[in-house]
Amino acid sequence: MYRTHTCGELRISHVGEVVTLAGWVQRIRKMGGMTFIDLRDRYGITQLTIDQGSSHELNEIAEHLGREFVIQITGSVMERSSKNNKIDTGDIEVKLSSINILNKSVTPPFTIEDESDGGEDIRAKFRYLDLRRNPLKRALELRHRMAQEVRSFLDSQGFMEVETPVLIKSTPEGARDFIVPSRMNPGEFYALPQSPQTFKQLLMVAGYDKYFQIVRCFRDEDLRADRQPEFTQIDCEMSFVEREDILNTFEQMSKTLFKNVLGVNIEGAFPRISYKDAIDKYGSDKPDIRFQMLINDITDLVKHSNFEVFNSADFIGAICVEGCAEYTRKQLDEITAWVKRPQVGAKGLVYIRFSESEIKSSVDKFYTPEDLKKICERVGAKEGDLILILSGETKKTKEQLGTLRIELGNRLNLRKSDVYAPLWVYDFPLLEWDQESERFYAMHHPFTAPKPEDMDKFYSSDKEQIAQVCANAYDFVLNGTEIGGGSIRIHDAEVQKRMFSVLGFSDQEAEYKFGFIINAFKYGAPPHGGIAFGFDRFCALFGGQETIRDYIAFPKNNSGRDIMLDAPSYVDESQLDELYLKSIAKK
RNA sequence: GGUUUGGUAGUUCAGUUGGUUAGAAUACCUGCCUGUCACGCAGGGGGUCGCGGGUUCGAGUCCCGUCCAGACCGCCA
Repeated sequence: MYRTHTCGELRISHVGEVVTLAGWVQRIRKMGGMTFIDLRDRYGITQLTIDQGSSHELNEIAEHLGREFVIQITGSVMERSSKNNKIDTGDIEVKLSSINILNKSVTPPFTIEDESDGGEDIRAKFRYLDLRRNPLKRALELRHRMAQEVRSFLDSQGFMEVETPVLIKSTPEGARDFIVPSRMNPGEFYALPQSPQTFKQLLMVAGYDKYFQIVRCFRDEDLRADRQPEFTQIDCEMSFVEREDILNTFEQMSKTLFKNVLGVNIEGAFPRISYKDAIDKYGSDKPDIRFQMLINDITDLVKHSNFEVFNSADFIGAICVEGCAEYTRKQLDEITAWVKRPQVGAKGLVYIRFSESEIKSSVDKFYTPEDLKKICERVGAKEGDLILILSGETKKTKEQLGTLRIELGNRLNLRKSDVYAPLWVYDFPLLEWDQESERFYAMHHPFTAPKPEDMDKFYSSDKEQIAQVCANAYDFVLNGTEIGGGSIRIHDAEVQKRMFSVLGFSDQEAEYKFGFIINAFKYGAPPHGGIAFGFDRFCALFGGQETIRDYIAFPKNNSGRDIMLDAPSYVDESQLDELYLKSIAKK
């Protein structure tokens, strides 16, 4: 037996017991005649002591211990004369009778402490050492807890977990696929799933009316702090349901997670907002509703003057920044420069300071105090508030205001990570027109059902009409992050065919790429719908972080590389040859 | 593909208008220390200033190129 207890287990009640522990040496403090060793494992830290009364042999071994050595010790539990209330085991210590070095360690490249001295890069390279640190351990524990709660909740609701294949067929719609060459089928390729979308729908056809899976998905697109090429979804599908059934079920699931994992009670139903309202008021389809600062349309109020910038704009919008009328010229210039960066892309920024004594703006030349007053009223400004105005093309300007709103929310600390504001966004457009390829793309995916009331438009030959079709789709948004998305699906073979035709596929193309699902729909497909949650993001937000990397045991870096493995890598020519890929062999 | 920030000791960073032997903290090593828990004290070792080129009497510092890392935009049905 390697150990009788863990390093986080011993308490004052164990005093007098002889115990055996195993773990890593966190730190050694030599006091001359006395030595303290902090022994660490997954569960905590226990202090070990050696003094002059201990054997010469013990002192000799302790002399050569280093950080991160793996040792096994035996000793008796003693009450400490000076207690440490910072750790759970702080009332006791173990007076050693023997030490067994199980394995030595070279000096680690960074300190294994809560606040490590290591930077991102070095910690990524030695991920297995980074994972010894408490912050990462807690993140993975949270993830484990979340997964357990999800499984337990969905199981209690009658959902059944079914595994779907990882080697599947490439579908050209949506994100770029990772592809895998097939040795047994020369020149042909599998793709890794971007989501198990078609499989879960086929499971509905098969009659498994409540399915879920915590499943790895793959997308060959550029990374972000909250985007990895392989990521995990909580993928769900239900039959014989309407939107309402799905929203209710997964609102319950979210509330259960909040309660059981965080101890947070979310009262009442989650707010719901239409896509259109989200764009109009928040300039985003994933609004952060932890703070106000809504976008106001002031186009009609400012179009009359000879201020050419506004006159030539399709849309002029304003946000009211509470209590910031005293911003200096320097601060305003800085914000102006910020919105003019290419990432935001605004041409300029107009401000109005609504201070006690006066209303002052950067466009005083063009507008009377009465004009400005009207704007202040429109945006609901009080004395002491600052109003910021952007103008230009309608959708772009709203999005820019949305970006600015989030930035100001960050700067003014209105986006507190321990405040949770979940909501549903619904009624997305079904399709987006792409100028370049001159065709429609599905905004969600091509299996999303149009809303029943828009069926006529969906079958219209007029592009304008088709563009207005609403999807029976919905997103779950938490604190300005899209966590989940889903829809009621098409379950009728004819409607599905129409969808592919609208997307510009010929019958033959549709048959080649998606024939299996159109066929399946001919054999009694039930009405169905579902949702998928980004599990990594869900965990990160529950942990109060923006980046998902710490919630994935072995993540990839910004360039899609695994720094630790140094993957991807070149392979032997013989491997390529087997796959009929020799022509691309390199170096 | 683009914008932007950074790359100096094992690690995290400082390094002035371009000027003597490139510093600090921490980690590491040695010695002292019987109640520490970020122990303390004294001493020591440790540098291809990412890489290549250029300007200059002289480059960590300026210029060009390149590589790597982070954030963002495009992209992500």
